[in-house]
Amino acid sequence: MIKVIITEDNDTIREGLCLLINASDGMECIARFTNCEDMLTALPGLKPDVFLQDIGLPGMSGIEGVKNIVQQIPGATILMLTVFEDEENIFEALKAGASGYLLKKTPPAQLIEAIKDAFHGGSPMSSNIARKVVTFFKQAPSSKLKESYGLSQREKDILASLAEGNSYKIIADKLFICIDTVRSHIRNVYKKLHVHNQSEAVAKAFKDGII
Amino acid sequence: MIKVIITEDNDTIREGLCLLINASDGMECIARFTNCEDMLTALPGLKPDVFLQDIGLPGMSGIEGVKNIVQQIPGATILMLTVFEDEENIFEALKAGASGYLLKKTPPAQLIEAIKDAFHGGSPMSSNIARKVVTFFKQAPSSKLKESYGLSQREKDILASLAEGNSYKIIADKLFICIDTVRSHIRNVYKKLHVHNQSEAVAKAFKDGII
DNA sequence: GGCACAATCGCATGATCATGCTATTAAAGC
DNA sequence: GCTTTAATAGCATGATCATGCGATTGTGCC
Repeated sequence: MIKVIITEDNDTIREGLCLLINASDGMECIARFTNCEDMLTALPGLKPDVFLQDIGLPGMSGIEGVKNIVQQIPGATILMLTVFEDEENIFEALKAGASGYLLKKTPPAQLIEAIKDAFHGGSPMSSNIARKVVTFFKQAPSSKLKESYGLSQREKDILASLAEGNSYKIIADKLFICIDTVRSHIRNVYKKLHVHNQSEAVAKAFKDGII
Repeated sequence: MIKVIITEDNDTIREGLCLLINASDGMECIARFTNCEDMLTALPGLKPDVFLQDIGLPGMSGIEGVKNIVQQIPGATILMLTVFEDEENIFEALKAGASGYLLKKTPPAQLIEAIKDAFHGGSPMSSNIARKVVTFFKQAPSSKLKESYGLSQREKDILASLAEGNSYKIIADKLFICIDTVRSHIRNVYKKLHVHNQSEAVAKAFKDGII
């Protein structure tokens, strides 16, 4: 039996969830609360497997609640069940330690599946939530929208080679060009990046995702 | 009709997928390839909605393939379909622009659902993949446990100053120490990081999050 | 054709760095 | 008390770099 705890202030939704869970095979709702404070004080006496956690609660927010839960029970399985679809809430909840993130409009059958999934180590997420999480990765490190300061491919190559610790001589040999050409390229890189030595150039290249 | 392109080197799997998709309502496999190179050259003539992309391919890897696809078609919907479950591959694929990530052991019915889901803006992921992605967020802020290679605070300061483009002389003045001391610290940094010049040290510092 | 620009090459010189070896002091650990 | 380590400092030298000035090619654009 998967033992579930619900924290949700809306009476209709809370009781509905409770009924749904108890009506499903293999799981039961062992407790339900209208706010985080009550849930946290009652927690030590309970041995829940999965938390269903609203975000918009009176008093302590659901996300704060998640932080407190993981403090008491590291590795707890927590499913956010909320109306909020904004990235702020999503990422905050996941950072706090939530395992999954479902929207309240999730159909009952799927919700039951999600609880089972989470209990077995999965991370159920509503479709559009998953897309937002994935999109986060695309933006973060691969932001090649940046100007690159107009560096040519050759200049980027040489800059990258520099970051690997190669000297002008080595770079020249690797690229089959003369050392003076390397010098010339790096000189241009410095101009474009507005720097005056290798370290600063490499640092800027990393910060701005050129390398 | 959702138009699907498959890139997969294993004949059995590729043809199986193709049959499965063509047997499903609302989608068809308009092309299939055994490697990325062929796929990319044929791409301009096709108007696919969803890519099914293997990772372990001969020649260009599937992840490199993804990067090339998004260059040609920004916003393309790409589903990774692979045996790799390691975080390296998962995150690289998502960073490159994949919309979803499925394991090859995914049952056919679920695969079809995933294609539809992706087409409609979702990000289908196998359960354990989703968990790994979610876990990434938990670690993210507390990932300051990184080795740092045993650099002392002073050494980190000097390394950071170096990355700002300061010369030994400037660093010495800023920290109110002698230039030979700066030299000495940097010498130790080089030893600890196993590098032999500023650029490599700065690059490593960025890669490993020391700075 | 003319213009801009990337990529190539050359030379010279003062500035800066990498590295070897040594040494002192204070704090931390056993 | 002894050992280790971080932080400080010194010296010397060959290697490497930063920068100024100049030059030739090929490509793409108007």
